[in-house]
Amino acid sequence: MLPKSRLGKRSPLGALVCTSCPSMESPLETGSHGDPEGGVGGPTMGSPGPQHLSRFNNKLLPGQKVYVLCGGRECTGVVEQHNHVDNEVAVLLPVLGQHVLRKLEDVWTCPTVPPPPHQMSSCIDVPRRSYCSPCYRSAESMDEMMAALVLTSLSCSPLVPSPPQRDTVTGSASMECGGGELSDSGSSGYWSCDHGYGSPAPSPPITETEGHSLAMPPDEGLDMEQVLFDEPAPRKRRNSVKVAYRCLWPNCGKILKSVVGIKRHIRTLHLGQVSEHERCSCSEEDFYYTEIHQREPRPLTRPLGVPTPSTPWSASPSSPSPTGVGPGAGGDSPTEVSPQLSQSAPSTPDFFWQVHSEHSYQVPVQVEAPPVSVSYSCHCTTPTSTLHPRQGASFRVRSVSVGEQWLQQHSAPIRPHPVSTSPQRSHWSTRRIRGEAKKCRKVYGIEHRDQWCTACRWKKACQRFLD
DNA sequence: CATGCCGGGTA
DNA sequence: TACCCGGCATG
Repeated sequence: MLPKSRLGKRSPLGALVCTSCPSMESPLETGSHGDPEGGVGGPTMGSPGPQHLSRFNNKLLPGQKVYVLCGGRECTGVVEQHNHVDNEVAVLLPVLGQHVLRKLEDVWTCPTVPPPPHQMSSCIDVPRRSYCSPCYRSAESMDEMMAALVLTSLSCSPLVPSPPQRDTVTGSASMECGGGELSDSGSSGYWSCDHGYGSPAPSPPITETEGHSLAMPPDEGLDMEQVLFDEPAPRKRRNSVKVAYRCLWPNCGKILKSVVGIKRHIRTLHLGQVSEHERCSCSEEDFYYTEIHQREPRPLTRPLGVPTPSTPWSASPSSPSPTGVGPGAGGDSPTEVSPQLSQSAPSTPDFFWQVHSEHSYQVPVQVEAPPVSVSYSCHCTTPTSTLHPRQGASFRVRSVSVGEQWLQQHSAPIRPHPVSTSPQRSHWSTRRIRGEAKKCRKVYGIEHRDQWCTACRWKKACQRFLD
């Protein structure tokens, strides 16, 4: 999997190569290869290269992707019409929004590159979905690619006809691809999307990368690596964090403990119907699962101020969660995950602790104690400046109920799960501070228990003498 | 130890 | 839902 055969002179971004894709091994492609990524050395090279159109055939099909010189630079275009009489080609330049007319000899099918005195490689292995340079595409895939190009260039919409859940990801990713990038690179937005990573390492299949670009912050190199090398590399993990992987396929959500397992699951159950040809993208399964983290259970009595989710599964956006697993997610709740990953305020640790410490009955100087039900639900977002250690210490920690576990796990400090939404704060068990007011027991005495309020009789919070 | 009260059980 | 109680935290 390591880039043994990586081409030396390609731009780092352009190293989106993978040597294991069999469909890429085309002995035909000994001509110069393009630089579809629009990397460092790419498209600004001037004159039509050796991939002159007429070398391949003398007929251009409408919709075919071609390259022409426009304003001194090479631009990607789509054939609109090929006039065989005049040998002229009407080319639409989606990037520039222009229609140009070019002689056939001024149109070529591959982006120009530094004219290679020797062929650097006979094959660039790129996952099929990545739509490599047209030089490597068979005729039938050309149409697909052209359609994708047009779509991308014109509307910044996803290139690949894909399952719904991927649409959201790729679609958004495409939105990140500015038109400028497209025009500069002389290639589809697909390739441009990877710029953000700028990693000299071999890039993963595009689909994966795009998933990551959404589900995780761009600087998550570790996660990238893991996907890149397709192995559950022992990553630095915080103490007591287990890792599992959740399937992001719609209506699935299966959780497996190993990458291999989840990949197998995705491959067999979800990608199974995809033809072998289609699955050429070496590890497409990576796109459909997200990483989730489980914290080891800890002692119930924990230091104050240290929120301890009991059994949180938080989606890691590292994998395409997503958002991400989330997520993916996705996020991840990565995430999840989900990933799309909702990272709204209530999921953040800060909020977590605000909620914990701001029940009114814990902050006597702030407001008078409302009825219990109100105090649980209405003061969660009221910031308090009167909080001091004494109050913090007054927060009593009890055994954690199921509801609390749920809540805590969804507001886990690490990588909020994408599906975490509006927790039921009424479940937050904050044993109220013993009030200063006299209670029924004290007022009436134990011998007049019948005069107590019912709550007192039931050993509940007194309802008659509220604090 | 008395008190307050949460969580849970029972009818 | 009403009632009861074990158990825990606090003072």
